Amino acid sequence: MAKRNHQVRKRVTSYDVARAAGVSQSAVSRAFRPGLSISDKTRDKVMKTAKKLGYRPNAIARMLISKRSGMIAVIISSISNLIYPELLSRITDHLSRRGNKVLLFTLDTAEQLENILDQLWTYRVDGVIALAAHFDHKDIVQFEEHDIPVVLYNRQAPDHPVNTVNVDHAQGVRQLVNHLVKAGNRRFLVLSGPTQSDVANDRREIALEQLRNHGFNDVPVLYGDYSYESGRHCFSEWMAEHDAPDAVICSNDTMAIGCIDEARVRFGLDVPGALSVVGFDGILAAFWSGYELTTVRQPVNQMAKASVDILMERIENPDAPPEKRVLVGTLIKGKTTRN
Amino acid sequence: MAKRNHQVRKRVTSYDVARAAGVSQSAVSRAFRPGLSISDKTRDKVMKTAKKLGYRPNAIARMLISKRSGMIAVIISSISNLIYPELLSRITDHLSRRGNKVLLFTLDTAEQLENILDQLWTYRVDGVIALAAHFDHKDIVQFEEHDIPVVLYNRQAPDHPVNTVNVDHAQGVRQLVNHLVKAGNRRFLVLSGPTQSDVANDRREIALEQLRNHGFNDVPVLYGDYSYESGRHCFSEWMAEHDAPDAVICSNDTMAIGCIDEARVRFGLDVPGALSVVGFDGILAAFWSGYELTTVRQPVNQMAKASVDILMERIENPDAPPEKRVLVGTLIKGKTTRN
DNA sequence: ATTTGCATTGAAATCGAAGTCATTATTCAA
DNA sequence: TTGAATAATGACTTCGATTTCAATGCAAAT
Repeated sequence: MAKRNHQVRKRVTSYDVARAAGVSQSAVSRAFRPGLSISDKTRDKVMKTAKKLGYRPNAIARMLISKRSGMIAVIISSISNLIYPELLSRITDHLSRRGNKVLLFTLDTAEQLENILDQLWTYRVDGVIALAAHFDHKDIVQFEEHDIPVVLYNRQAPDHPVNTVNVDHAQGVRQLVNHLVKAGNRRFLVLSGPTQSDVANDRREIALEQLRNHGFNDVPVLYGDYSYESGRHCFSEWMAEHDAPDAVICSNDTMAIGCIDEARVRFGLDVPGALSVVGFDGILAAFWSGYELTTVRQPVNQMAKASVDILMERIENPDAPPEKRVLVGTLIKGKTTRN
Repeated sequence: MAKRNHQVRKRVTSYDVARAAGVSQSAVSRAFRPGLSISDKTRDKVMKTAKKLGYRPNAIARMLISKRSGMIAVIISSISNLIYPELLSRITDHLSRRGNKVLLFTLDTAEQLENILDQLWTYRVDGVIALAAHFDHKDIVQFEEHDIPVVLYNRQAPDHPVNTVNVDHAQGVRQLVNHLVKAGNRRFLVLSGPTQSDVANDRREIALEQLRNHGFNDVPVLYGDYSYESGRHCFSEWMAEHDAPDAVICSNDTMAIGCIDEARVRFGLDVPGALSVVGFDGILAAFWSGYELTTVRQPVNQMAKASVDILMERIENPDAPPEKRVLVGTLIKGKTTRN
């Protein structure tokens, strides 16, 4: 009974409004789209009856006819990197400010990506912002074939014509290295993110290069997976066989914090007295007074805005050439390094 | 030129496939929906030509005719509470496992909610999971009117017939209090979340009640906003005028961590030697070896799954009565309290 | 060989708005 | 007052699938 009632309840459509207001369905449509040719009188009449009947335009129907879904897919990797939540929030904000909806996809493994891409084609999203690592050439090409604009966040793709927004890893890492060298550190250790990650590779290689520029060759490297635990484990792995280094350069803040905790809690090392640690990203926890990490802060909000701006531009004008935008981060001289 | 090319490129529709395969458009549709009456021969033929032409069913068109969008709105408050990212990830996971898409809405202020709700009606989502605080009676009623099932996460609504999934705050808080009392703490301080938050009010009042049960009356309360900074500020505010308490009971982990940092860094207090601090939620950072917070861990994954299960059930069967599910958390005896 | 029953199939209606086009109303200048 | 130009309006088509319904084919049963 109640069930029937439920099923029977009909949504109010533009035809219902039209009939009640004594105008055509077209008039109702025009009343709701700004800038179309309609008299104030008619619009008022329509709006009034629409409100009375509780009419809401059906976005699905609009999508179908107008070939614009107003939906942007945001693809995000697992949450182990704490910069993502902040970023996601900013991006969502900028997108909705411009009248877009966010279709969220999270993925942990690469296999899932195929699956997600398949859904993207059927859901006809207007564009994609990818915060995920597992994108390769093949994937990018698919987007081109489907005419769906993409912006890759913090992913270099030097050889592909695709939109990217990056923090200036090179500049940031060099500043960190310089800061450490100037403070007199001599024995370095690099904790890198996974080799599948472009960003990790970038940050690691630039660090090593800049260290060489200062005359420090053959700096040892250990590999983690960006997680807190991997920061801890890498450090204790190192300590099992070696003396403590002067300074540890980590690919991100989360690993750096793991490293600091391990050094302090397990090995009783004073940071920064006995050991300096630097990270990268500027996650919220990096600023906690228990750490006050020396790091480079990604200008998250500007980068989020840039991603959205670029994407919108490509959606408006699909033939604009791809853009690779780079924003510089801010060196934060915290209390995990000496001066 | 390229532009024209772009505009002209037509998407492949079911008609195109039908023509190429020499069958009717209906047959193409049936080939792609499982369980419909179609011969293996025809299905194979359709699938083969579909693949050849690169056909993907248009989900928008399907939504329009079938009155199911397959989209679930997830409404989430600002990211200051670090349990949200984890939760969001789990919920998204469970939803997509069941073939649903996630439309993400983030909100900071209450005004935005009106706006968001408006969008929900036009986008015809199948259901809503609300992780946000700013829901009141009026909002809940609107969902009923629009026949959209909702699940509220960690929000009591004792007097409203609405689906909720809650961690057992009462049980968790009592365990924390008992733990503190048994360890010999006598002078308590409660750091509450904002009074607009049901959860905060709940946790605070239960803590106070349980303290009274142990004979501790008139325990002082300070109010923060769930953020790390508010944890710090509340504690130093207290210290400005009073002696340090034995134990601080915080409404969530983030405030607890702020409180600990402030106590250790600014006031040089040993935690747990001189001061015990407990939180609630079990965020990832609570387990960091720099803290090892004593807290109650929300069974995030089960709660996420429960939310999704309940929502799906209401979507299938809109007249099922509302369900209020409560899951118990796990007491984590960390190193921020004595035994 | 004919009938019955069931699985396939295609034609056509449908979902709800937007956009095209032809028609009517209005405004302003001559 | 008339005509030209412009604005407002409604009828109809369209988007791309699902779904209903009637028609067809085929196999088993008589």
